[in-house]
Amino acid sequence: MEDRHEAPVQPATHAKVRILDTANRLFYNEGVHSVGIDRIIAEAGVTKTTLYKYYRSKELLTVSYLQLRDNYVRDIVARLQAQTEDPIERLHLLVEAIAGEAEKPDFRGCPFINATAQFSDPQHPVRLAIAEHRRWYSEQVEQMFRNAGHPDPVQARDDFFLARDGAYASANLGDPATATAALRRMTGRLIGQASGGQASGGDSEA
Amino acid sequence: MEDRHEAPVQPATHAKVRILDTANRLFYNEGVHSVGIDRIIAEAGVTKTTLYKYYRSKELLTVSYLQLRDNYVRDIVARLQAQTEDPIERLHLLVEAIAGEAEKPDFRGCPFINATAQFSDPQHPVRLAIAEHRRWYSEQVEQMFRNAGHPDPVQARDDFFLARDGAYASANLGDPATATAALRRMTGRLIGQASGGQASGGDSEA
DNA sequence: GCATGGGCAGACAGATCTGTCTGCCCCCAT
DNA sequence: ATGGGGGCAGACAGATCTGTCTGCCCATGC
Repeated sequence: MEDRHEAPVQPATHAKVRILDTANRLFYNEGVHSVGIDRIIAEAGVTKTTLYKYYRSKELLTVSYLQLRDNYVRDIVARLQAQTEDPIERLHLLVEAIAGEAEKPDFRGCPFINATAQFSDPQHPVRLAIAEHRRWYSEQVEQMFRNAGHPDPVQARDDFFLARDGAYASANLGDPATATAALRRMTGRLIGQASGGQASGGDSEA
Repeated sequence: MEDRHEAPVQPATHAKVRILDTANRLFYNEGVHSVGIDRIIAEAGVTKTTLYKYYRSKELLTVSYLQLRDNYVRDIVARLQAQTEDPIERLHLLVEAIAGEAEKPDFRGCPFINATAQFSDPQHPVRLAIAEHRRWYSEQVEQMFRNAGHPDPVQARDDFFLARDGAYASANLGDPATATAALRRMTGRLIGQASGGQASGGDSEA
């Protein structure tokens, strides 16, 4: 049986969190459209009534799932910003966070890219949540490069995003270590442009 | 052979092609799991019997869809290889083909990356088709860099893939022109490493 | 000790999706 | 002209998915 004596004290963080965590795991691992509500409630140990009480529809649950993912990333960025004031160091930490994520054995690609593949309408709430996440993320990266004194922070931001998206996709479809190695090469060069000041062709690596 | 007795009045054998074309369009635009068989037969102007005669299941139709996409890419590569013997020029043509695709208004991301997001089991026939496509593609790019005399064709291939996957993802989720600009910067640098850094020139292998 | 209320549980309903079955029509050969 | 065959057409069946409805249990207030 289940432990049912843990709930009464805090009803807010009771079944609601369990549902979202389960949805997060299943939606991410198997895809939103491949996972039914029945699977979620079964593995979360709740019933439909409970799920539909907290999340009025699967669509809203999906949006909540992506918002949870969004919060993950925001926490990571906030943490690395608290870790150091040096913008160069922050960029390196961000790259390592991305690489570490992509190398985890249960990595299944970027949840936002994956969700985009499943919701084609750009005006769908899911897509709006994704767009907002990327807008915020883009701003963060650009600001980091700007603070690092990169000569063209906008371009660096675009290159960084290219490398990040590519690393996520390549790590998922191919070999993660290969993908993260390429990610580190690319971002290392970008960050080097910031610290060095002058870009000029050719990365001088060991 | 095939269009021997189907040609006359009704494009009979065209039904098979029409189905695949429609599946291609709908699966690509809206996602495999979001499109039902009913949609496909309606827009292809055929009935279920016809569809299930040529493609025994939706799964096989999905595999056929990805094989069609695979053939697209192979045709592109074959065409640019027929266009010039210069490996550098071939790489540039490949980049432009990728960029041109990503900038098309109906671009919806890489069909293989999108399909991966919807089929989580790596042993699924769909995933096997994807893996085979990427294996082939990877080999082609590596060979191009090798023929171009790049000092590290394997690394260049990995970087190229990172840029390609990133460009597809970024073009789909964000601004295509921004993504392709970053793609051209990255690949231009890679190709420049090949033309500039001549490594033991003159090795011509099969 | 008893009534009350809120959240939990499983059964239920409507819609949709994949895949099948039987009849019909057109084309071709004789 | 006529018989045969193959592909086309829509109805049908089983399964699944989302979302709803009605009891039940436990914690709390008097």
